[in-house]
Amino acid sequence: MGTSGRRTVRDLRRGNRAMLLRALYFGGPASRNELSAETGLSAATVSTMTGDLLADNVIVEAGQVDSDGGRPRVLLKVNPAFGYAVGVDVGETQVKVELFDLEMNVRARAHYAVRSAKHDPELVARHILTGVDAVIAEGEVAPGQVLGVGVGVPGIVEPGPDALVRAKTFGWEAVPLGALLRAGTALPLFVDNGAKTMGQAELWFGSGRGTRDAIILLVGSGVGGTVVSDGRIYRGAGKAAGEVGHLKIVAGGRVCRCGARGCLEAYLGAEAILDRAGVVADSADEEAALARLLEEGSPVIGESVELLGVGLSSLVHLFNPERIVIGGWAGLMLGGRLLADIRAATAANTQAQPFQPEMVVLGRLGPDAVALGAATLVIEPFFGDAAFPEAVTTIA
Amino acid sequence: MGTSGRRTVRDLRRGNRAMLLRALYFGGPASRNELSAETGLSAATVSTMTGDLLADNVIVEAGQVDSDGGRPRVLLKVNPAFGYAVGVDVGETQVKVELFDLEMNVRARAHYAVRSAKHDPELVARHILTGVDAVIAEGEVAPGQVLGVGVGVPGIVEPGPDALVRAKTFGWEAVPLGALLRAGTALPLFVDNGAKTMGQAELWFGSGRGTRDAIILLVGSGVGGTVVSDGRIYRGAGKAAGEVGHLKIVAGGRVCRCGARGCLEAYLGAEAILDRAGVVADSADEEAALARLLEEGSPVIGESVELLGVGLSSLVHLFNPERIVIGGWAGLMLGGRLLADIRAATAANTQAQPFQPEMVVLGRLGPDAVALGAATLVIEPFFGDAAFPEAVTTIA
DNA sequence: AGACCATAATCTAAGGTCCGAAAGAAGTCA
DNA sequence: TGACTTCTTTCGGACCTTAGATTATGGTCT
Repeated sequence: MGTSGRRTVRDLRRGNRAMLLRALYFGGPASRNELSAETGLSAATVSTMTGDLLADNVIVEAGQVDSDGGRPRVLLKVNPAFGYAVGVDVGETQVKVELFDLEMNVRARAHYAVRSAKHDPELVARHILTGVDAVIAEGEVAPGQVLGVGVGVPGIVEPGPDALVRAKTFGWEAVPLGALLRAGTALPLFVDNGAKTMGQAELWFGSGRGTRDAIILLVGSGVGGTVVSDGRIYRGAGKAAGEVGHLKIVAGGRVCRCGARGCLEAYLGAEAILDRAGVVADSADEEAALARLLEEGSPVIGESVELLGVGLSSLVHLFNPERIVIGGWAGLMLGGRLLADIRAATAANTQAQPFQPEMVVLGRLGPDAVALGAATLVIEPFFGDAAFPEAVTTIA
Repeated sequence: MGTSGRRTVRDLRRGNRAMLLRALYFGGPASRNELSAETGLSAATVSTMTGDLLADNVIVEAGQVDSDGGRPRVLLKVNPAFGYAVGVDVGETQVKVELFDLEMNVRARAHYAVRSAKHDPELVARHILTGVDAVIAEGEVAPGQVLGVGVGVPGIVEPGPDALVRAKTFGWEAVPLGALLRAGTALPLFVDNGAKTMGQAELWFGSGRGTRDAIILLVGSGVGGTVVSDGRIYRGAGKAAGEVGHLKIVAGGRVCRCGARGCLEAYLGAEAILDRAGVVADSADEEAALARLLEEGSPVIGESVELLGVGLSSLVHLFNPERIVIGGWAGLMLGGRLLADIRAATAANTQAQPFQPEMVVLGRLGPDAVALGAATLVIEPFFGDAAFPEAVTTIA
């Protein structure tokens, strides 16, 4: 329909350069020859292009490998020190800031506790900005080396330079987090929903690795998720797609904190499960309380698994993924013991054709991957078709 | 992640050529100058490219338009007689075959009644093949001019040369419709779910026109649908995505004909609505019976609207579309009177941010658009990046 | 050791693509 | 008729990728 698409011959090069970089980043060290085979580009093109990339210091040599009686291959890899990305996790109880190199090794961390009830936007922004400066200092990185800051927040993020955040759990109605941060730093900023950043982390480095169509469910205190389509996060027209927590599973059912009835999140986050079981626990105790419930074999747990199966079934029919990853601390706790039940509950509601039980797996990165995922937002443009070493300034 | 992407400099041209063709096809007649502005290509490129296209007879001149004191614009348009596409609608009661030119004008039709209960695959295939020959003869088109045959069927179609069809309503377990048809014709074949073909028709020519992210719901005897993402039908990993009918809306609810519980289709198609109202009607009478129910103001209708709202709400949160089109004969019947209620029911379950009530609209093509949509499957590759006048032989 | 083989990386010539600028074409207006 | 406007085509140049030849770097065989 539309009229977008490539144009000139230089876009071609940018695209091929990005493709090469992706192959190198996700496929590990490789020789020029292997890259040629893998990308389909001619050896000549790979040679000139890697020459450029080496000159730009984006990639570096990484040893040699003998070949049966021929010239040894020179391995290449992405230069982890080419640049650094800051990832921020704005959570219920704390703001977590981490500095990563391109290989996603942590170089420095900073945490700031937030008193449970109060999530003053100004304060959160100040914590983030302080944290960014702190990790850059601690990591001993020149500011010019930092490629950007990615921030994972709860709720829905409206795209645009203001990055308006709506998060009921924080009492944020339309907080212009992007604008608040922009006032304090010149670094490129990327703000997105924390469930999505975590999903991207699982996609790139965790259980979603290698898939192009996946669903990553994040079950913590609440329920969030990420839909991956064709290797990228599905965002929809207004960038608000993939709100898995508000998939309806019981028409006219329990009231969700979003105000609607019958949402998955009204039944399935730790908060909802405990509430349904009649257990009173504030957010600090949720983990222990849920563990106890699981230990006791509460019938609410069984129901929860059934309901999760219903929700997953809907997702399978709508998205036809090749893998479903269950993450988040509560998801891992449930799934760790009851994965087989979850698979069975899903299968019971799903036609065999698009679904195999083994496609449901647990997340591998643990619940702390939000910051990691946020940092990937910074790096992602490098693997897209954007002009290269020039930094990105949009807030997505 | 993956390693797909453009390669050579000729792909560039193919892509730009396709873009130009899309602009011309969906944007109506346009001058070279306008095309240049619209596509972003330079005037020089547009000129040479349109030269090629004219030489290939893919486009033709379409009159002139004066310009204030300058050389008049020569309008160009896609040549409707460049080729023809056959669209087939395999329905409950009949097999409908139609021949279209590139502008989607019908050149010939053929219908074959199918006795309600019996849907013998061999017979259906024979009807299709006979129909294809008949419309080609009646339309007075040289067989070489026919670009392919698109077929819309109920159920899930497995991609591949056999095009295995699973359709409970027909009692088709794994009917290799592609193979059956391949035996009788050498034309390129495209087999897909009828709700998807109809969705593509609404997307290209109906109420979905101009949108890039939409959901087209088809409510007839059952419920089907199409999810459009970024201008294309969302198909997922195994091409089985978008099965809107099996979205669950009531955990543990009514048994659906698919075997699971609580599917949208267990509540919402004409069949389900009548069943819930306790009305007995066979498929020929459904339309009148549903109209009567609507006339009487049966409470089941109100409940149906509520449940539709719940389902749409899930879809909005998951896909964040910019438009929702309600089609299918039953959908149009309900929506014709109760659109406002449907919008309200959806809004009640949906957060305001991604949803505006006006995004729910009725289909414009009527219930007979399945064949039209099937024919678009044949034409679609021409607007993609596939090599040009060479025909496509895959079954999608 | 030296000749020969195998594999990797680079160089060179050729074929394509798009663009900008300038020229050409086809009207209008005075 | 000549100046002006607008649309379209032509031409030269900058880039990109490819195929094939060439150079680099090691092993193997006699």
